[in-house]
Amino acid sequence: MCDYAGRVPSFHGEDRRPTLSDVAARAGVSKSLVSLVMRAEPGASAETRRRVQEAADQLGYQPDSRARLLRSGRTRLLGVVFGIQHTFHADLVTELYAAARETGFELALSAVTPGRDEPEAINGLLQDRCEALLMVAPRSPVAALARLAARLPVVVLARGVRDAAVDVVRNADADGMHLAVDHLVRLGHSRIAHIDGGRAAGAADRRRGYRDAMGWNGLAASVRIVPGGLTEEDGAAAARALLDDLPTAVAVFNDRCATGVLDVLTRARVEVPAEISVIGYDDDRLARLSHLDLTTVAQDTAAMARLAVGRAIERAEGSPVGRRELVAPPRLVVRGTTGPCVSR
Amino acid sequence: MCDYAGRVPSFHGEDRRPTLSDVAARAGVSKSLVSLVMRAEPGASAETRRRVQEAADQLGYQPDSRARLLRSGRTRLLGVVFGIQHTFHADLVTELYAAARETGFELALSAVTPGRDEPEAINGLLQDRCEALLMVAPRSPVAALARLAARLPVVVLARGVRDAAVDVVRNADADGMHLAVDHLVRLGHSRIAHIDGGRAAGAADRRRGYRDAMGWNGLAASVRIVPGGLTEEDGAAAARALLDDLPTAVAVFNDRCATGVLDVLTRARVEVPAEISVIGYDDDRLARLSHLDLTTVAQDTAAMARLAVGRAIERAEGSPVGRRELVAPPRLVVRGTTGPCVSR
DNA sequence: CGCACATCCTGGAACGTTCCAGGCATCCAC
DNA sequence: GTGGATGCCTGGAACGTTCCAGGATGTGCG
Repeated sequence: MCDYAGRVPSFHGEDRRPTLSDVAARAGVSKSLVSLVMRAEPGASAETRRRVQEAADQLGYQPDSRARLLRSGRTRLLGVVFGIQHTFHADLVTELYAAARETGFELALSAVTPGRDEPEAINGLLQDRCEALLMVAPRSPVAALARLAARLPVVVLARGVRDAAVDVVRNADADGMHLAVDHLVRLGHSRIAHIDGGRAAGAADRRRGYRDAMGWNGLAASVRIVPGGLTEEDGAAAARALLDDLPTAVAVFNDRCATGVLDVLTRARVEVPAEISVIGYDDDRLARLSHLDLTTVAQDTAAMARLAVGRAIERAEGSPVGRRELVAPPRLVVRGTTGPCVSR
Repeated sequence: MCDYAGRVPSFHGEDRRPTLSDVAARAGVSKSLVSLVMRAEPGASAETRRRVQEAADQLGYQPDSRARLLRSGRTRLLGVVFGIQHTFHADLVTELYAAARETGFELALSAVTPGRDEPEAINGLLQDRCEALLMVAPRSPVAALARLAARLPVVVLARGVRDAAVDVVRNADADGMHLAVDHLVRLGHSRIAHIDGGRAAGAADRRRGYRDAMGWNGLAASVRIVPGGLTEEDGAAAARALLDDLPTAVAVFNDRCATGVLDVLTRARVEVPAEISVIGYDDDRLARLSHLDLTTVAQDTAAMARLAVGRAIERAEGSPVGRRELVAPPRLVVRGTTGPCVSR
């Protein structure tokens, strides 16, 4: 009755953590019943449920996910591969957690870092017997992704992959860049440059969107594409290249890159948006910083996360699913770095 | 002999992944032997070892970590709690992966996001039966950390915690800020302000370091502390507050915050470092961006990661350990945002 | 030749769960 | 009263590993 004190686990190695049997013994019921109660399944009276719960609390019982999952044959685990250095990936992961919240599935994160490549990140998750893989803008070649998809459901986020076996959740990159250009045109700009993303995921589509939109607006002759990339560094370099012959507006591959552009411009005493308008892409949390106040094209990360998690679970459960590729519409977010063209 | 083709797992739900027994059957040996071979333990002849390996490869066998760990009683898992929105945390996690590489321990990441608080992040790791917890600049009160440390070894990074039960790996924040101030004084500055980190981890120590260093340099009368924080936003706000009465130099709580400061300054046409010197803290990858070129005080993340992982493992194995608190020395990194004082 | 001692291997019992088949009351309808 | 539900509970067999106690062989040495 008052033997509680001694049971608080304190010497880590020594006394092992309490198990179902311990709780069962203390509550005077069977393991199976405790199991029921812990999972909130029907089949126990309110009174016993309370007693069991109490015993569990007193012992500080925590179910062992390994045993649990081993037995049930399912891990209810979704593996997430992402680049820990990318703020936009972080934003997506944040939303993935939110989306997974009420689904009964947990997320297992595996980061790609400068010293830990994608195959390595994936391998860890395979050993954990994840039921599906969510990959944020993976770099692996299509063939590798396809091979992986033969083992378990693979959902790729923020990158297009033309393979029948892998699901894709992305935003309409071309449309988004179209929005950006249209916005600039409406503001009176015609000399609109594009700093691109090189071989990054989505870069090709955004480049195409830029070209199309320019053509659509009768500005095909003014197309100007400057090689960029996906980091601040890349943006800064591109902006420096632009300084000699400034356009009146520039649509940048993504927000990180745009940050680099902005920085070089302000240092060079080029007024934004008075002399030049800048628009980014992603609506990365960077863009939202009030001091940057970057106009951008938002990817609906929340919606994409929901779609991706939903799709991954459907596949894991073997439910019939619809279209292999889910495309979220992008949305223009006007902030302070774009303004009317004051032609020189 | 040629029954290989059919065994490539393809319909996810249908045929379960191969187990030890499958491999054993195919190689014509016992499960136990396969187990030995997979773990590269002695006790099998070179020839059988080869045969088993071959069978495993053909089946695409991957050990099931759940079962493995359940049985062995150990998870060889180190839980990592970190803020996914913080670039510096990402830098540390990157190093943690590197440090864990050859230890036989794996990292289990659990992110803190705006919608997922620390207790929740911790809980996930507890269910995974991690053998120790690495917490990057946790916000939890000391009491909560102490309670946690009663259950399993806890190593806190980048924050001081005065509790006998939790290990701490941090850099000497006060010394680091001392270095920063000394550097500025050497450059001829005397009107040196400090934009602080409020209640953030390490902020109190850095504030103290600033005060001490000012006193030490005979500048006690010039002490000027401006409330800041740990984000770009906070830095921008602090910088705006400073504009009316600019000091000749400012030592900022961290690099993220310094980024905000720099941005506001350049926009206000204040030349850095000609009119004002700015120094950050952390040597976050932000600071290294060439276009920012921020002078800063580097925390030796690689060393801290090694120490933290080492300490966590020692505790998990129950080896005797030395001092509870490990302090890494900070290092001044001079880049482009600090320069000689041109007093007005 | 017999005995100890490697070396290579096997069988079966754990680990902490979940799941299934069933047991024992109690209750209701006929 | 009897038969069948229904509600609450139990015991024991999985799950895929590792670990331990041993069983074969072969080898060296007195």
